[in-house]
Amino acid sequence: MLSSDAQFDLVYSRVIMETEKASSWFEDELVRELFDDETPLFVLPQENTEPKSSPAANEETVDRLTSAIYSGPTIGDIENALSMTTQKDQYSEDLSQARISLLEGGFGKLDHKYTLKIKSLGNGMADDGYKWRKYGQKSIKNSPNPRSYYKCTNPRCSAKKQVERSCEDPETLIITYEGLHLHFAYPYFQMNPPMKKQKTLTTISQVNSQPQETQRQPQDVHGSPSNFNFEAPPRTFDDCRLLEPAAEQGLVISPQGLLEDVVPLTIRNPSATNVSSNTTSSCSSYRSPPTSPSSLSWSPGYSPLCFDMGLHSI
DNA sequence: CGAATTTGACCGGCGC
DNA sequence: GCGCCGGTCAAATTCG
Repeated sequence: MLSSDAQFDLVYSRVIMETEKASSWFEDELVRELFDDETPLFVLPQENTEPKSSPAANEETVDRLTSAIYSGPTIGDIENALSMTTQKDQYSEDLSQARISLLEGGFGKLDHKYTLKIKSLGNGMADDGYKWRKYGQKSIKNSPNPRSYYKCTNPRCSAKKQVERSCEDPETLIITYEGLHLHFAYPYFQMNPPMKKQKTLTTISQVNSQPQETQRQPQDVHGSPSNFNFEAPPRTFDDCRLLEPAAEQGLVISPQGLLEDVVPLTIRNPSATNVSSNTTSSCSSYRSPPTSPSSLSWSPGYSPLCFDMGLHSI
């Protein structure tokens, strides 16, 4: 990994840290939700008109939660956080060159594409911690630069991204992310009758304590994702340590018998988010193979402002 | 030799 | 209906 990668990691980790502070209410609310076995956590944003058994008192909370989760942060949130970060950051000279722009008309529910503009800083490398497979490259009309197409190497993940070089500024890469890293949602897929958690998941389950027995209809993993999520690799040292054993084992079997490629380690201790631990690449699981449980997505446990957009090697 | 990438063919959506 | 264009597929090629 090149040094600039770590720098990019750093800036986006800082984005998260700053935005988390602004969303403490949400996080508190979310923690309560995560420990509440009755309140749905995964609710389809356009299909929640028929709450199955949620008490009316919870509906407002659920609405707020799902609204926040599915609407995501605004570009202003991100840019503000990035600005705050780069001003304070010792690497600001380089990091301030990174900028983000939203080109697709906001976080709409129909077309969930998000575009990231990055100064490539010469080496053209950046890394978002996920493994991508290039599946195509096309020359684009009115553009001198071809566009490359990447898919998440996890065969059950629909996440994709497109990378092209800006015609205005050859040093600027335009990365368009589309789709979900749905790994985190596997435990929620209604594949088999609910079962008790296995012991192999004990540690993780204690962290999550999410209502895996819920009978709720899950998101359609094969269909088009109804919301976008940016990828959120583990950022804290604690996260890494929790992930590491599973990564070393290579596999974790979910209660439904699915391989849990992603473990939604979503509840972070805010005090644990120190820069030195969450931005270095000392987290070995961070770079683990695509089938390892290392790839985290924007899971419901993350604050909607946790907009961790790492960069990826081009 | 397996994994990753390249690249031309193919497909579907959209505008005319 | 036709052609253009972006996105995807898959065989061939390259890489480690």
